[in-house]
Amino acid sequence: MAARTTLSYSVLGLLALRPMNAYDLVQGYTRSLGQVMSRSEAAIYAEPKRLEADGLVMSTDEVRGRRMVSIYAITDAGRAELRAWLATPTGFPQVDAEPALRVVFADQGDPEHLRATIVTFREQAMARAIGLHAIASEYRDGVGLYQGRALFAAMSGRFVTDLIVSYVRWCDWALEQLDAIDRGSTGEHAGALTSATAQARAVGAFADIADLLGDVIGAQPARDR
Amino acid sequence: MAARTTLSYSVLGLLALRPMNAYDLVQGYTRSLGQVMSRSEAAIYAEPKRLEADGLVMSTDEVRGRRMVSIYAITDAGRAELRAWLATPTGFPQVDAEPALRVVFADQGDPEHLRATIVTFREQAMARAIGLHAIASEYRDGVGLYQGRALFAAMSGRFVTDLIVSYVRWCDWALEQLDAIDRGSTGEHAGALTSATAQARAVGAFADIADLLGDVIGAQPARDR
DNA sequence: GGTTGAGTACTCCATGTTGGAGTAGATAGT
DNA sequence: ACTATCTACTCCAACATGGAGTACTCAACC
Repeated sequence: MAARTTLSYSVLGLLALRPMNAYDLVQGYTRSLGQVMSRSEAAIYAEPKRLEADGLVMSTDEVRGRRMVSIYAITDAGRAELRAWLATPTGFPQVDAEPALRVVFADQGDPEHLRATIVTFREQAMARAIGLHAIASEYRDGVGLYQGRALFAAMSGRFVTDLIVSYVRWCDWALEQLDAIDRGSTGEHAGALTSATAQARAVGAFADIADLLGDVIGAQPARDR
Repeated sequence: MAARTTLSYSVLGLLALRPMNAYDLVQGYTRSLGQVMSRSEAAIYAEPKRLEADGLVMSTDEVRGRRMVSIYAITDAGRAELRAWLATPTGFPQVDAEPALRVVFADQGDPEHLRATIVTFREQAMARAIGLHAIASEYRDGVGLYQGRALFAAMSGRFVTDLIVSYVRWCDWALEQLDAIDRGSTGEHAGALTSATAQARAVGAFADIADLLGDVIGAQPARDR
């Protein structure tokens, strides 16, 4: 029995809702779970086969016209495995933030390209916000359909929402910094990142970071447990 | 010339600061870039070899006691490649949020395990906050050392900070929801997630999500560009 | 002076994951 | 009858993971 990945449990979780074929699994995954844990189509297609080899899932072939479709269903062993996983400690979220990487090395390139990176990032985040907004409204109007799961859907929805909002606010803040150093270095040494303005902004930014984190560290959870 | 990954550019970026060996690369990477784009040790060790094969990096062997150490340095071609990359459009951050996944499927497990997941997540986030706080204070006191790069370091630092803060706040909010449904379902059908409280919370949560996103979507960027 | 333990400097490998290309039947619209 | 889009997958090279393993270096301690 091979080791399970988060993708294994995601697929088990989807199949726990209802049996479906791999194509539907891909659609269901990318529409909902993909928001918090994106995986490629090829990986999702491969997963139920691995699970079947270990008896966590069973497939039945169904005829659709002159074509065969495999329908996967979770087994009791699969449900038990999913249940057991939910009792284990969670891993911390992993981020792969390319925009942040580009910011770190921004001095190796053109200042205009840094601005372009942040503007693009903001546009992408806005596009996500619009998509999420549509989905959230849809869910809100059909809360009853999801039985007990509605609150859990809302909770993970809130998670992504907070992320996206945080991205947009960061972009606005970052663009303000760039504007400030532009204004501070017009004339004699335009674009000079060693300008007094840039240094002052850096000191201020680190102080803000320390304050923000200080608040979080100092603040006890709203309730005891 | 194989395709480059974000790791390729990360390594080029580090070597653009100063030549170093693979071990130092790993240390430097995990301490700073690893916060926004975590990569395994093995992957970081392998990267400079790939880059050398394409002439973006060159290595010289140095004697240290009775052992050989490879020192990697970026070439002009490497600098050009890094510069060119910074001019290309950025990718959107990818998140792999295991806690959010566990929330989605929480109804397949014990309600107590959901609470445990969120508590663990909060603790992990707090640990990160404490670590980041130390690094931020250190940077703040040594801003001058980083010349023009200080503001860029602060910018990506602010990015991770916003993420962590957002995590902690989400945990507190999520725990409040769980407390509310616990209070709302004591007695006759304790733990029933289809309780009126849970449904009402779900509706409220989706409405909040729509509002938050609506603010972001409606709000134009603070300045025109 | 010898041992020990932490740090330095890597390599190897099975398994998982990506992203892009490719195949082919099904369904709907012009 | 034709064409586009959708459904339902497969294949593959390259890259990444995480854990184990190797072996030297250096300072501290007895």
